[in-house]
Amino acid sequence: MTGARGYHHGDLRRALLAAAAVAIEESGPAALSLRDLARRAGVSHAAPAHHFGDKSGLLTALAVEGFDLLAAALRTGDSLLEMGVAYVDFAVRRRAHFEVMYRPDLYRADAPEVVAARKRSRAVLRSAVADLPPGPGAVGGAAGDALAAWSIVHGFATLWNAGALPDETGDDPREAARVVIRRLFGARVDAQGRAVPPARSPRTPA
Amino acid sequence: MTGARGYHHGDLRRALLAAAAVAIEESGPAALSLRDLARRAGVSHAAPAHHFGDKSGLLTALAVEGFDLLAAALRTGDSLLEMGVAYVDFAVRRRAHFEVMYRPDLYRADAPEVVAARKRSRAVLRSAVADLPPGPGAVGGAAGDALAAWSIVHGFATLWNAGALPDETGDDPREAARVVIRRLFGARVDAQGRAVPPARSPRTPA
DNA sequence: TGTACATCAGTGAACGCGCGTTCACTGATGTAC
DNA sequence: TGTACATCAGTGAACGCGCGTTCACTGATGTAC
Repeated sequence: MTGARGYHHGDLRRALLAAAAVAIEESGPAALSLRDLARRAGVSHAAPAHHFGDKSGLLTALAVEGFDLLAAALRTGDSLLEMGVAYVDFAVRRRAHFEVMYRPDLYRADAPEVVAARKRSRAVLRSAVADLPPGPGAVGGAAGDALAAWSIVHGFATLWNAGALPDETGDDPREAARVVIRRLFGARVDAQGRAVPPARSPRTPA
Repeated sequence: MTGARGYHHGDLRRALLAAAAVAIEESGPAALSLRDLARRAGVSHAAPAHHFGDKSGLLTALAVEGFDLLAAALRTGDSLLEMGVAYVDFAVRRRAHFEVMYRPDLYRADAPEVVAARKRSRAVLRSAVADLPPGPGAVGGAAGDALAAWSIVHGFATLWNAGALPDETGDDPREAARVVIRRLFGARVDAQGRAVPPARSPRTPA
């Protein structure tokens, strides 16, 4: 770490990743160009290739970083609910990383570093879901629980980022997510998928 | 409708929209180029501008078509569950439309035709959710129910399309979606978000 | 039934632009002796 | 402490490519009379 301003940048790799995150938040991952990144980092247009080879190399690095940041964010949640909230919060605050991670066509999703990082973040989700007791009519077991939880937070986060949610949703994604995630564990539907009156709950005695 | 092969294409507008859907499924909406579409439709490269002006004009038309197709698909579901399954099925089968619809930065999302079409498809979802009785601990009322249902199907569909789901999920999106959506109405969580034993359900007598 | 004219759909040549990639280079840094 | 050399990071000119856009055009279709 030199911090020098001279011929050598000092930490160009990091600077390019940061610039990429900003650029992606502005115009999406597909519009990303290495020349633009070089401009943002104040470096010649051919410099990025030194560190990442090409665009997919850069996005691969960004995805790895993203999966690790996600795993760390999830670990801050002390319950399944709060872990879901943390997932949404991550998607909103690290929007660029989040977008790239779920676009495997944009990077080398089968690169070993990616596979390892993805596995680490999934393990965190899985371990939290494993504590959940089986629900009524729960076909699919713990895997089904994990899939449902993942789906609901991923969907909410995606819709939030797309600006697709109605105004009444408010402007605090964490709070809104909490309300939604609670729903995953509190209503009922019959075997045909039709709504039925709720069974009595410990908190709402008849 | 002439069907002629001569100077006039006959139904170029439709042909371009169809070509766009194919191109988007191959490489995503951002990579779309009007020249490529013209090539696919067997027409000169300047022809698309006649019908759509520019790329965002074309994507606007595609989004409108998408919202209408979605509303029609949802109407085939005769229960809230099956409506959710239809949502997922739509996302998988009309992948290009689905992707574009939720990228408002790519098209003119505030164009009146878009606003109207979006409103139509939302009304279908809303009306189905309105029948649902309030669940236990259900903060947010019917709007919360709608948001939770929308989130879980949207998330599942997005993860499916991204190829992010584990292999055990199988290869029938409708069946897998059904299992996940059932979860939204069948488990419980306490006020702190921690898992609690399920209350007795009408279908699983103690 | 025929003619004249307006309108519309699609053409093709031309332009300027930003991009990725290549390549010989130069400046800075670290290491061996 | 000094010198020589290898390695690495970043440069800048050059190239070819596909793109969007413009514009004068031409072929086909529909309508008025």
